Amino acid sequence: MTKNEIADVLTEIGTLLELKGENPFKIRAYQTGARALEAIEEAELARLIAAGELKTVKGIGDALAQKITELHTTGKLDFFETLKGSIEPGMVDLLQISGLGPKKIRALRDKLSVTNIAELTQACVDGRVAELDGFGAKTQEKILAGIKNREAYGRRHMWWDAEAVAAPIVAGLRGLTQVMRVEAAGSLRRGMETVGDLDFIVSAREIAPVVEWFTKLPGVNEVTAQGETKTSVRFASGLQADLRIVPDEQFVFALHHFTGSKDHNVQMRQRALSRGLSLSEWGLVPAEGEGTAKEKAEKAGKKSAIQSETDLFAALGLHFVPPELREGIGEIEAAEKGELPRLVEQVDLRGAFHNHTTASDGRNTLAEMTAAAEALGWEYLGIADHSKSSFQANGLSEERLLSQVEEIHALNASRRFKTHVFTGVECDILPDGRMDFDDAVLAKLDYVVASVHNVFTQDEHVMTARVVRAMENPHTTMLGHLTGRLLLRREGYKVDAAKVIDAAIANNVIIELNASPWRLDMDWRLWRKAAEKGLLTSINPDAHETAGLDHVRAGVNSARKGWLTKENVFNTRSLVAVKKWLLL
DNA sequence: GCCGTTTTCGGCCCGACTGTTTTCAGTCG
Repeated sequence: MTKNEIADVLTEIGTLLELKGENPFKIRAYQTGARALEAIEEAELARLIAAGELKTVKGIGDALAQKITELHTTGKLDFFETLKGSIEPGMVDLLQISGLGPKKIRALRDKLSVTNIAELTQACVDGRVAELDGFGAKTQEKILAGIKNREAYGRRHMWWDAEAVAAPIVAGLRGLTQVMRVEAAGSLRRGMETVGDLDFIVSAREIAPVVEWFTKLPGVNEVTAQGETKTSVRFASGLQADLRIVPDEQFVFALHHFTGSKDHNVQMRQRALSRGLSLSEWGLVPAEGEGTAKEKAEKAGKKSAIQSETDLFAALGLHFVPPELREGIGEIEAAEKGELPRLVEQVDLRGAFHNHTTASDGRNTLAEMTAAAEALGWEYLGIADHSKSSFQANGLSEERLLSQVEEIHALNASRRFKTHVFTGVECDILPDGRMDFDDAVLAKLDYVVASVHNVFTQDEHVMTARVVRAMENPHTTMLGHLTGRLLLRREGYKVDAAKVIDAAIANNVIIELNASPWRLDMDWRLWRKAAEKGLLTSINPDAHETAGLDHVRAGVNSARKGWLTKENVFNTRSLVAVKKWLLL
């Protein structure tokens, strides 16, 4: 079994144990173990298992090491099979229903023999749920609503879409006279590729008018919670948004807390405890003594020296950790040692490769795309339209491609735009790994992006060999979207990322970070190690219209999450340096 | 189930909100 498959098994064990009512810390141990596994490379896992050193990985102890080894070598685990057999298959689905956790689910099964969503629906309709101890009419109603809307409520949203909803809300809150500070927090602030819900942290002089404004936002379907500090609304799209209003003294703590991630917060709190301090959304206070953390924080709040997140990290002996890095995967250790990277920023970008025009399936002409790049202040723009095999995308024949090259040369010669245009192509990688154009054609271009666009169903080793062969072509400059995934819509094709990364480095090929909000491929989780090995990336918008150039914002998020610096990103280089690298 | 510059046992992050209660359990993040 591959490490990701093993990680999935561990996660599923955690879920099943949850339904069994197991010790929550044991459940967490399985979840932690799964994440620890994901952070290891496939080859490294094999080595650790062979050497019997699995236990040296933080979060993996005797029990997990044994189970992982068994899964890796035999592909099976009796413990898992037995566990699965002891729980009705429909029970796992019940956890998806908002408001239902393991305790309630077990009560439903023990008292009403409910083991799946259909039976639960019937029990609610019959009114049997409302009669149970600890349940009532409202709970029954909420469960029915949760069942009906479980798809919309459970759905995640692309970062780009979530940001488009959040930005005007932040601006609106900032415009209220009662409001002092505002930030959007949560996974949106961390730059995750998908976002579950929106979190707004506000400090204000007065609460009621802000809550009033928030609950009356256009598109709000219902107010799902309203308390002293928290108000939640649900938009018609199913997206939920939480507003938290705190006194200004607590703003920093709330912002840090609700930015997360959960893992990052757990580690920060453990660190605080080891220093005799207790950290919560209310403050950083002595762990000992009378009163709740909130009361102590309120007492200490007015004179707190912590005014910014930088101060908060410093109080725990850490350098500032950018939100994108707060995933609990080593950022705190690096922050302690002062070894956090100086992350790439959008202003570092001086151009972008992999952009389309009306010549293939783009919606703007070469001149329009160039004008848009110039408006962004870019020194250069790479045009990479589709090649002939991508007939669904109006791919270019040799003749049309060469005529586009002439057009670009003429445009550059005209000096109509300050932005220099590079001639390129997004050349299909054929199923056997050959390129869609002959070397003689590719040689006439400034650069070549090689991408897989068909026959996605090949075995992993066939697909990997196909991609590697394409990268071995001396004309290949960069590899397009490594897996071809479409977030929330389509899984990527199976490819051995580690092998592709090694081959890219060996062949001096760039792997793009496709910045299309639907793709963000190669995944940010792979970049840190890849860059350490020496892999170079290019943050490519894959723009199909002028507005698409702006998608580099999403790509920069992912690059930052992947710990990438300016030096790791090819399109931060000057026009002169790019030309030199491309041997032009 | 994991982990240990106070520990190999006894902890394990912390709080808000809801609904069903009459002091709190369950869920969520």
